[in-house]
Amino acid sequence: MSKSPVTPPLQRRERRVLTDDVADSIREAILSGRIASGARLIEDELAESLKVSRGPIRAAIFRLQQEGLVIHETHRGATVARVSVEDADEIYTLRRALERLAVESACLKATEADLAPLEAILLLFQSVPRSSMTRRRVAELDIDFHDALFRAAHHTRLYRAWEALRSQILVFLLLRDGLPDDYLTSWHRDHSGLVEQLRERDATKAVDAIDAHIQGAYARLREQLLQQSPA
Amino acid sequence: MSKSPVTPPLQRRERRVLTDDVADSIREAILSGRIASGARLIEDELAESLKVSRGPIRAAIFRLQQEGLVIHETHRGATVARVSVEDADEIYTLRRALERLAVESACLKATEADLAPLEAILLLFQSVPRSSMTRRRVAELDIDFHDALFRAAHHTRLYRAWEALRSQILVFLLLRDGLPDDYLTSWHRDHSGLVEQLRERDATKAVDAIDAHIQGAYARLREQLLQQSPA
DNA sequence: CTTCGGTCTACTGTTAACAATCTGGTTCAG
DNA sequence: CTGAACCAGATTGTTAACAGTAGACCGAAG
Repeated sequence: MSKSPVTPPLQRRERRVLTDDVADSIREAILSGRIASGARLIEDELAESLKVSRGPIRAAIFRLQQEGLVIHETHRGATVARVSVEDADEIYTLRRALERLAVESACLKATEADLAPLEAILLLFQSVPRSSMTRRRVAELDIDFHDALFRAAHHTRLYRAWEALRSQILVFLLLRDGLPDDYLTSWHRDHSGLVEQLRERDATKAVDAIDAHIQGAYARLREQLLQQSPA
Repeated sequence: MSKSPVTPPLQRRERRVLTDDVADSIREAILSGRIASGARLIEDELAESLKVSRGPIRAAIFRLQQEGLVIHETHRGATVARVSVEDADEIYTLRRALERLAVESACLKATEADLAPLEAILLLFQSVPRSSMTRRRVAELDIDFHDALFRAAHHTRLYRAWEALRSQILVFLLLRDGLPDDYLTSWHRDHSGLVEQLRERDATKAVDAIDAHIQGAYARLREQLLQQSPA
């Protein structure tokens, strides 16, 4: 009782291990563009630059592969995944299926404590002055919101499927070139509407809302991708 | 243009590496019940019994965790996942979402070459005398059929999500105690109907068919689970 | 100039030893 | 008797050295 005065024991604080730090470092390097799309990830190089042996590097690479950021081929090494328009199609069709189930499940199982984080993100979103909203920050808030939604679904396997997609979605959000003026307001409207419907436990309407949201996001993304590379 | 005379490049035959064999061994041991549900997987023990060092064992355990057969906790080791009624609920709701998308995608993208394996499994199913149909064999044919369906969807990320569920579904199929007399015939009817609708590219009907199929399978499973452990 | 064959190097896959952590029992104060 | 503190064994996390493979390079033959 003397160890933790205020914090309740709840679940044992999960130990962080070297592999976790390594995975975070490499993921951040990929997302920030410091390691380019398509570049090779050479275990020895990473091990030296992170001052760690190859063991944790390998484990981290497998994890990043699981997240879809990296492609690993036997005896040929790992490379940073390239994303194409077809990938966007895969990611958003699968995302749509997952989010529909998440909303449906959340309508049944979410407690008030699960919805609080969603509200918190909405408030945070409003409170931050728009001038200081970097693209990265907006993207992360967006991901955080949906992450909280998947948590609220209380569906372990669904959450893990989402984890396998999350970073890839973030990649797309980060390569948006500019956010339309009305994006921030419509973002807030969409998401707060969704929270309201979750609270009313109206599964049908909530699923329709998330469906429209994802479809809209994909339509905008697709348009931009086609503009950027009109191959 | 001169590179590929007759044989299309196909795909390079992917090299098998120790980790693959180890993962297969452990997976088989779990599915066959040789390693009980809830049992600990001790790296040294496995390493010794498989005559391999701990490296590949660890990699295999991570892979099996990804398949949902094993639960790994930092510094505390891995145990064979226990399955409960709630797990069945998670697995089948997620499976339903994935299979719906798979059918939808397959209606758009499947070629005749993709549908052939489905037909082949149906034929095989009919040609094998029912007396020699073990529970294991039936379960594997079932999984194989759906696996071919996911392949036919030509959707890499969807297929990987399916892979994360596949073995867990097999676990449930294997613990069926007895197959009702009419099961084998209705199985064939359901699946061949689905193939027919895929061939007609009728997405709406095909999705409805798979939906009914999964829901039915889940209903039967749920009934049995509740009977077995009426806790 | 192209193609075939062999060598060489850089890299991944594997191993075994070392370090850190957890678990369960034991002791001892209250 | 209860519970906290500690010790010891077992087990995982990490490291560094060894083994094997894939792809590039290069030179010779057609």
